[in-house]
Amino acid sequence: MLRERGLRLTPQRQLILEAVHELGHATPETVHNAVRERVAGVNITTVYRTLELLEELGLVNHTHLSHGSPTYHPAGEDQHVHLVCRSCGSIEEMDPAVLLPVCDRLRDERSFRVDVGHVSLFGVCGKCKESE
Amino acid sequence: MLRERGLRLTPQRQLILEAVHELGHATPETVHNAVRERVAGVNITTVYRTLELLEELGLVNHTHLSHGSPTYHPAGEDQHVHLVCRSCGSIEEMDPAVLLPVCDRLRDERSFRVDVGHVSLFGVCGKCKESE
DNA sequence: TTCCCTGCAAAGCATTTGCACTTTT
DNA sequence: AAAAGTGCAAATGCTTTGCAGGGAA
Repeated sequence: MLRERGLRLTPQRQLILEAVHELGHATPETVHNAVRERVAGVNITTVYRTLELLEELGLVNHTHLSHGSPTYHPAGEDQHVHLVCRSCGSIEEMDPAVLLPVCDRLRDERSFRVDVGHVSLFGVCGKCKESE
Repeated sequence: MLRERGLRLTPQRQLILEAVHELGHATPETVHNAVRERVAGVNITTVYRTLELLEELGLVNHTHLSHGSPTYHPAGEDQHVHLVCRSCGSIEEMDPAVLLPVCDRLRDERSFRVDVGHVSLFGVCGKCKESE
């Protein structure tokens, strides 16, 4: 996959991709920490560059959960919508199929193609609702 | 509204709130520019502080559209979902009613209350799709 | 040799904080 | 006088860029 484009499979890239898979939801910083637990000396710059590359290659996707840092997750198979609790910060996942009717409608009526693997819905989760 | 909390209605606050209403979708920077067209010398720091305050008071809300800057919009009346084109960056608005079935389902099945006025869907708009 | 990658340091932005000064009550 | 608000400059935090060295094709 990398080879086809004349790119190289380096230890760093491998580790970073693995980290994204392990973490499920990973910010650049999270990835950096995870990688450093295994090998010393991997630079945060490389993490940023690699995540960008992996996204170009379609191996990971990213979403913006709340404020600041983008969150990366493995692409493909397990696409999901994120439910982000703005009270406790927890992230649940959801089958994107639930959104299909909406997406179809947007495509037909507004010619807008929703990137379903990239959706985050903000709100309050059950636990936090109780304790309010 | 401000008075009740011992707070003051200053020209800056007034101008900033007006700017948010005029702009519809406003980043701190956009607000700053808009305000400066009218009066010189309003500091960006004040814009940040005021937007935060206005949000606490429930007069504005903010969403995260794509990368970086939060986008503020007037609270209440015209709640809407944002359709963000990741190709050209355009922002369309949509009636949140389209999402109601999904929200109801999430509430019933996962006890998650979606904040409908805070939703952004990313994807590609009609124009960009054509020119791809 | 050429091209790709990485690390390091520096630069860039957006946002926040500390502090002194001004304004309102 | 006390409390609140503002501006300015500095600090912070995250991300990007430029560049030199190292390694694979």
